[in-house]
Amino acid sequence: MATPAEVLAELRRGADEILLETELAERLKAGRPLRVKAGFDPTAPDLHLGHTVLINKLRQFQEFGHQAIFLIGDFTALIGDPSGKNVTRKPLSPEEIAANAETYKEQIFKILDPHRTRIEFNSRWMNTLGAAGLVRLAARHTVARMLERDDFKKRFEAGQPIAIHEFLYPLVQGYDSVALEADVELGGTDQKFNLLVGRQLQEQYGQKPQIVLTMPILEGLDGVQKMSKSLGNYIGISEPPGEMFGKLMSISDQLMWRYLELLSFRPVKEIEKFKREITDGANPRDIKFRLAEEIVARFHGAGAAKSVHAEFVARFQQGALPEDMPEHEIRVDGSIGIAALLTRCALTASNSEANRLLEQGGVRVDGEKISDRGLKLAVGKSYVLQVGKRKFARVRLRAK
RNA sequence: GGAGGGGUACUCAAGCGGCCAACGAGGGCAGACUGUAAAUCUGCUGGCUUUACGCCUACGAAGGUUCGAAUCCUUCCCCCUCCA
Repeated sequence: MATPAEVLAELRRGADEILLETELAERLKAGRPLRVKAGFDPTAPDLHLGHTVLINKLRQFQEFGHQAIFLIGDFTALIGDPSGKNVTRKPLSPEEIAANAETYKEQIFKILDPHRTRIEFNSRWMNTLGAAGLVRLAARHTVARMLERDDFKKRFEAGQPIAIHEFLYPLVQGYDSVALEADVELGGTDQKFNLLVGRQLQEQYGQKPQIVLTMPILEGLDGVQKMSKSLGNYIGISEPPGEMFGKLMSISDQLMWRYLELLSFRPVKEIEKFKREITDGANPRDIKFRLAEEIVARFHGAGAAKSVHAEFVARFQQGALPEDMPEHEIRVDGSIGIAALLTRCALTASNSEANRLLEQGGVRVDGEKISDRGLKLAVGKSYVLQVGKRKFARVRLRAK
């Protein structure tokens, strides 16, 4: 339906760079389904929204009738990551890799169309390549070209060690493109060099060089650092719908536009319309609602998204209690101090923390703000405990 | 191999015999204001308890000196810089 020019415009959305865009335009015109490859590391199967930026782009290609190749770098992972210079990462067993691949499938098929996705493992061709093949592969590239890569160059100039096998990384990744005869490879901006090696190698092997499309690294919830699990600023795609919705609502207005660009499937035109609405005085929160609902629906279904939205409104705009909260039944002797109870219910990490929060007015029992740290709760009753805005628990006190 | 510098709480970073559970900044948490936004303001940011300026645990590890150590001494471990 869409003209090649329109397709190209949509593919360009969010992309950092397309090398070369003219080549992409040409291949799109040819009308043949393109093989679009993106590589993933089998060690981290717990995906978050940051990872989906690339997958979303794959999906876009799919929607335009192209073939997505989800490449799992199991061979590369066996060697271990060279940049982490402390402990050499222990190699994954074939069973672990298979298990991780399964987890990947479950997660990515919420975004990709399984019928138009090819899952590949690079061990398939790397294991048959052999040492001689690897040497022949290495002969196709030069040290000078390797040193063009910024981090290699810096380390070389600074006199820091570069292990030989680190040079093999880009080569293997590039060879993947040769083995797959990729038309396009997608990657994060940090992958640019490796992706370009693929182009060079393909030429060496007599193939048309792939088009390289780099996507930016998504910022985390803080809007500054990249989204990552270790920084704790992420939204995991397997998180419960309520969590996901809440986290999306908590991002800044500025970040919302970024997320719309990179995570939403809404056409660019619609996002432009949102911007106009804001200029005309609409509350950015309402745009954020649409974003949150779209994302939650993608991973949990439209029904879940609607109900979680409704609950959010009830809870934060009307002050209602959440529908489900952790329930505890605690056996005590006569009565229990409020601080100890909060800790027993895992709402606070320690009694000291509970006492601090009590002093600061961050604790409620049955909706009443509690400031008396000496408060005792008697056996036989049930209470709703709240710490801060979002931590709740229902507790029933039983006699010992 | 030689010379020197350093390891302090989530991170950075002061402290260099008692006033240190440890300045300050960032981060985080809570409160106010809001739209669970941003900005701003306030407080907190080791544990326990009879909430006391009480006790316990903590300044790379283990010992030692001292009434008293993050601070001094010894040994060990680990980082960094310069020279070879």
